[in-house]
Amino acid sequence: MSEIRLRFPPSPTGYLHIGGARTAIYNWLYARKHNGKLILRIEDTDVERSTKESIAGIIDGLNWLGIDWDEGPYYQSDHIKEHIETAHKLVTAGHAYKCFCSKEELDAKRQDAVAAKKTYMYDRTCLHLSAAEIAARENQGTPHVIRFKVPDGDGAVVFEDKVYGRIERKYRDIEDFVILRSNGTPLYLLSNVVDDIRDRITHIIRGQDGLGNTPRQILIYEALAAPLPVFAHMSLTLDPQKAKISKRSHGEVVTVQFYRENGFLPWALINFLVLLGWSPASDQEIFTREELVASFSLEGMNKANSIFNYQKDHPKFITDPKALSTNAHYLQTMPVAELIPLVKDVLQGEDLWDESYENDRQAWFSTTVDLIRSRFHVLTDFARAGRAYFSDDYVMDPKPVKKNLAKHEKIPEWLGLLAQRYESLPEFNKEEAERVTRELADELAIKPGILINGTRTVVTGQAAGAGLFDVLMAIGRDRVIARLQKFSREGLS
RNA sequence: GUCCCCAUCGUCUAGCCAGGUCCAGGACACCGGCCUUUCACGCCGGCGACACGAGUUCAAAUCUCGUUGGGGACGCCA
Repeated sequence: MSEIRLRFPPSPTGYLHIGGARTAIYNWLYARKHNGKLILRIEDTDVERSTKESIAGIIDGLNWLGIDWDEGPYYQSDHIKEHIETAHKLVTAGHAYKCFCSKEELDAKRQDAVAAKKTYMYDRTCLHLSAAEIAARENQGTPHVIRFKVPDGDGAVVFEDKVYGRIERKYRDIEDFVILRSNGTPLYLLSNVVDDIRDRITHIIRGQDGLGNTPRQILIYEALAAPLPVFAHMSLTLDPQKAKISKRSHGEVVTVQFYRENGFLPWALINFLVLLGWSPASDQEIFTREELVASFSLEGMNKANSIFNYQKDHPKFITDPKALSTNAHYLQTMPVAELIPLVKDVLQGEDLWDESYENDRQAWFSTTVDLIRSRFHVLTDFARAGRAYFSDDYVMDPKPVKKNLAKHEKIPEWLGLLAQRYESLPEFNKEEAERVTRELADELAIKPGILINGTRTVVTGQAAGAGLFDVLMAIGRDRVIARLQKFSREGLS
């Protein structure tokens, strides 16, 4: 039997939009699940925007996400000739006609209609032109477009959308749309269909905003006597105000690149996006790749639009909280061995990487990453909140300073004493460190928590962290003592 | 203005097609509590929704109609 073939057809914009990524994910999952092929086709007919760089941006995004394709990238611009020929063929076959109405004339008619609150639709002036009239105008050099001739009568285009069910659109509600510009170049509606036919696309999964195009495109398929693909339109993802999410109004958060730069794991982003408008027949929310491919089905697509819950300038959430939470889940539970290369990237980016982490200090590095990750949400936390583990050049967060240090006047002195105790320990291990810490607190008649939290603040700069004595082992005796002594000398100056 | 689509907690959603087991389940967020040297995790608990109105039915979140609300499409953009 014929194979299942899907496509992802982005237009080059320089970045991959999360809505586009979501579309790509569904097409990809469907192809993988049904042993089909995914074709990447760049719709680059808008030459202005289609630079090498803007195409690379899209491909980078897909690569980072791990969405792979089987054919392509193909370029729509390579087939313009075919699109044009098809338009002429449609004219010859009587499915389309030349229209000599000027843009100005049509704009005027449209404006009149709008002003009169009437529906505007092309009035078919040129449909009724005789062969002689057409020839005359062509001889005069009057420019013309080619319009598709929508069938007459009471009929309708009817199709079964895999998500929305039966969709019907009456012929009389469809305008004779332009398929070829007066400069001879083809329009999207035509090019897209011609490409899909040539690429033998069997399933089209696209945004619900394409639903309005579908009846017109089906008309083209029919006029070309080409087999119809299966259509599945997916709900849109909107912002909390129910507006389309766009880079222009929301900024970088709508780009896949943003998530890479902000320490997301690609799979976590996919996991989050796939659940926006789709759900399995269970309560499962975390999936391996295999599980997702296995459970994906168009049946689970939600017809209602979903909302990308992003609040601009939120103090705590840089993006949808659920996306963050999904990412934190993976970050905290994935095998450390898989996490380490990702942490390496982040540390290298901040100049915090040391070759020894891969050699003699490998075990230490692994233990430390595992120790500190339980408080982290994104990879970049390793270079920020986790900075003190990899560098002596870190700053103390004002909050714990206020809470754990500033409140106690004598704490520089106390921590100095603590450093001495650590120094004189025959062996610096968790148990011994804890024992002498509590012993000192006892002697000073203060709560151990004061010493413990003070030490954490000085040594890591952070309010949150793992159990202090694990922290001390990770940072190491020498660095702990040095940091405590420095604080003892300099205080909060 | 015309056409198309949609409607369950703040958000993502299950349930709807094959009406009763749903005074509606899960997740995120939020709020309490437990644990604890901090924070987080974890655990326990709380808050919180079937848009509205009719109809069908013994019975409606589920079926029908209407209202309202929302989204999308109506380009010589893609």
